[in-house]
Amino acid sequence: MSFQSVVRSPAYEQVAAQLREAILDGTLAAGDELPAERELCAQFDVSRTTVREALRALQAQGLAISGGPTAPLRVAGAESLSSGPLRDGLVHLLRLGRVALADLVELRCALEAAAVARAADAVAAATAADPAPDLAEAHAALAQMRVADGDLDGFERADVAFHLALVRAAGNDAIELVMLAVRDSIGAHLRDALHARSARAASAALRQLTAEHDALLSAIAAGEGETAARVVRDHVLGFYTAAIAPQEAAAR
Amino acid sequence: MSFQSVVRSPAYEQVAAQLREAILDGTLAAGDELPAERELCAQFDVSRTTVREALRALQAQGLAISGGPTAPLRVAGAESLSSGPLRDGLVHLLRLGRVALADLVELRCALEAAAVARAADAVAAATAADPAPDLAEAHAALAQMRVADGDLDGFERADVAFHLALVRAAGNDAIELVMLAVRDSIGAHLRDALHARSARAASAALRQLTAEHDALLSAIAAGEGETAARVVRDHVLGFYTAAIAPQEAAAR
DNA sequence: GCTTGCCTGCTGGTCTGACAAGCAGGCCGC
DNA sequence: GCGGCCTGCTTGTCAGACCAGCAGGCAAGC
Repeated sequence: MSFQSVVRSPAYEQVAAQLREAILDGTLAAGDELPAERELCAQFDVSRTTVREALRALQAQGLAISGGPTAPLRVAGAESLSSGPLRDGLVHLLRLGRVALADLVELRCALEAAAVARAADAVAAATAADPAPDLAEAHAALAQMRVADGDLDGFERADVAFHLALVRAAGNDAIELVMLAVRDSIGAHLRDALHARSARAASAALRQLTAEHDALLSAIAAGEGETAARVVRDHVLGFYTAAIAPQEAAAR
Repeated sequence: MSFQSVVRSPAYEQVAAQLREAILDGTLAAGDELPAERELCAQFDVSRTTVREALRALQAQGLAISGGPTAPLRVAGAESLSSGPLRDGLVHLLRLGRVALADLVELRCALEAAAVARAADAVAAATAADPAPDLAEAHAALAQMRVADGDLDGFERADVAFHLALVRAAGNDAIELVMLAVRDSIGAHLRDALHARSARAASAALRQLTAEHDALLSAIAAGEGETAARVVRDHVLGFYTAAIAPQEAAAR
């Protein structure tokens, strides 16, 4: 015989749960404004304090987003769900797990290799009914990299855009989401590594990186998944071992 | 000339941000109790309302967890972060239809393939100074699977333990953390797929799954990274296409 | 006509002070 | 030693109030 421990859930949690359910099952459609706080107080028969705490929870989960200083909260659509708090959650997880940079880089390799392989395969298997993924974004980013000679910030923006475009081209939202979070977590290290170099060395490094990007995009456009995966692996890992790892070692 | 739009952030958000930062950079260690609400009021010089809203946000993000009805919040560790709100976030995404289950499965394939490949490589490259990863956990889980004939719940527990042991053997914390979150959110679907089968069919399926696990573990123990990656890919993807995809199609 | 300014009514954001319920610790009488 | 009680903390909740900001209507002035 075993008794179950009594479960006590605070009122704000119950309010949040009901609202959450309404959002998830579509009773409250994306973009809709939630009822005003005082209105919710009346409907749930609780005080405004309670309602507000529930709303803060929903907001933190990304199910509702602020509609401005004096406007009611709006129901979030799926897009803001993946871009905002969920991504933050992954970043927090990685930060809180005190994950080593090398592990993050390896994860990024695995993700990006899978993404470009899938993108390339999609190109190879494209038909009229199922067109190839759009690589225009990636091409544009690559072009920006070429003209960003010496402009580290501009190059970095283009680099981010390039890799993001590739992952997006793979069409896997889950991989894209994790990829974004990983990049966020690695981002600061990458920046430091680039900025730490002399202008001349940096310029040479940028040219090499651009060349690698070029080869990668060509492989994808040609539908060569295996090649693309190998190139991106070498690219990411190469940059890490060449630029970041020595710095880390020196920092110790 | 371009002016930047004025950014106004509410007090509760600033409070939350500061607490979040303190948690993430370790100033507040996992398991610690946060200061009492009234204490925080004094430190931030805001009212209790504001503090409480900030705490609700942190709680919803999983960075702090309730320490009981009358106890202060406690700082969450990485493990509770991945199992709780992050998983919920992924589930919400699935429910809102933004991320297809197939995408998550593909992500899992990529992660797990990378992990087992690395584990196998570590086995192959093992030396006295750098011993091979410990596969005992995985062996134990596999043994449990063999004896769990027909016991779906037991099998599932063993399955989770097995895959988790493999990822852990790879020694990459980043992959492990993301893997946990992904598996948790796929978990429910896996369970449904297994339980939906008749006892006889399930028993056959379990035997096949066990055999696949066996082959996988052998490949890792033999240090054959490529083989292991291929096997795990087929294993995960195979189960999905065989068991889950048809159900999804039928549900529409 | 159009603009400008004001006024009103709504919103969220914040504060204050209060109370109940529950837990932990000490203290006391037995 | 042990049950019972009392005190002081905590969170959870409430009611009521105020401010700042936005939107809309409306009237005065060009």
